[in-house]
Amino acid sequence: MVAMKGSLATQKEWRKGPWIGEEDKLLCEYVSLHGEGRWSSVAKLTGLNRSGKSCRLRWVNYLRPGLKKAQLTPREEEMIIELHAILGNKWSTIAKYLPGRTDNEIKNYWRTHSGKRERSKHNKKLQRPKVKNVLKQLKQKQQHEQQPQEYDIKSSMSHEETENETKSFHTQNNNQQEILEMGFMYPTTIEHQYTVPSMHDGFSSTWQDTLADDGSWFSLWDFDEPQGFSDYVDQFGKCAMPNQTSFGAGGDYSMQNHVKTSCFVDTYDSLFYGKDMFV
DNA sequence: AAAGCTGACAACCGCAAGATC
DNA sequence: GGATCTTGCGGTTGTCAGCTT
Repeated sequence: MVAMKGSLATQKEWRKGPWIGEEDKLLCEYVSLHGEGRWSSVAKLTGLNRSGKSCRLRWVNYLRPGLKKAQLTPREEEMIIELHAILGNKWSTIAKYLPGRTDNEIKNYWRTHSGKRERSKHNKKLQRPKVKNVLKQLKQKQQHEQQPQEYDIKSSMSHEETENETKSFHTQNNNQQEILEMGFMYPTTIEHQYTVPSMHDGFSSTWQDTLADDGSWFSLWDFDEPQGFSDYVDQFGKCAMPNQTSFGAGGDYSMQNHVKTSCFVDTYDSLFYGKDMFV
């Protein structure tokens, strides 16, 4: 109950600072009895001298069941970097992709490590692996695994369409977030998408190096090179199936409206496991 | 041993959006 | 329809432990 606005006389002085065991206990009891929500009632019903806001924060970030207390795994760290490149500082959205992790935790991680990454980026810039090499390996792998029912998106589009879309790609960065959000709407769960091994045989070193490079897959694809991009379209198209509205980490293609949106890290995964999921 | 630095984590603050009165 | 309340989010700050100088 935050007191009536503007009235200092009635303003309640909430306790601040670190929580003690007894407070945690009271809060847990409250949630077990009343469920999450109605945080402003906590103080009234439990005697806990904490604001609703503080209670919610404590519960969400520390007491809630299912939270992972362990350090972030390398894969989780990768995901944070990947997702941040798409979503920016949308910590709560990023957290949705990492079960058991909180937005606060992710935010803290990012802040702590962003400086490191910047330095690393600067130091390694000249060692960046070339997109073409990555794509070459990908092509080889796909040729090896090619299946008869594969459907080639690119061949279903006119040359002009492809050309235009390639040109317009650079103006479509805003779509990345939409696409990622779209991912929730389609049958592939983000968990599947991210738990599918991204380090495939013969590919892992390239991929990891690229990711470690600067944490951004945009550099990986090197969109300044039109050829690199059309290679990508080739590769990605071959993984797609007709009648599939979207796929991948939020999908890079919409089969219905032929809008190419973006190429991002998870596309890599899609290229490999797309077949398993849709064929 | 002490001071300074750094990383990790917890918590607070202001703001905005949605819900309720 | 407007005022107020509640909730959630992102930015920021404070604290502490471990490491370095």
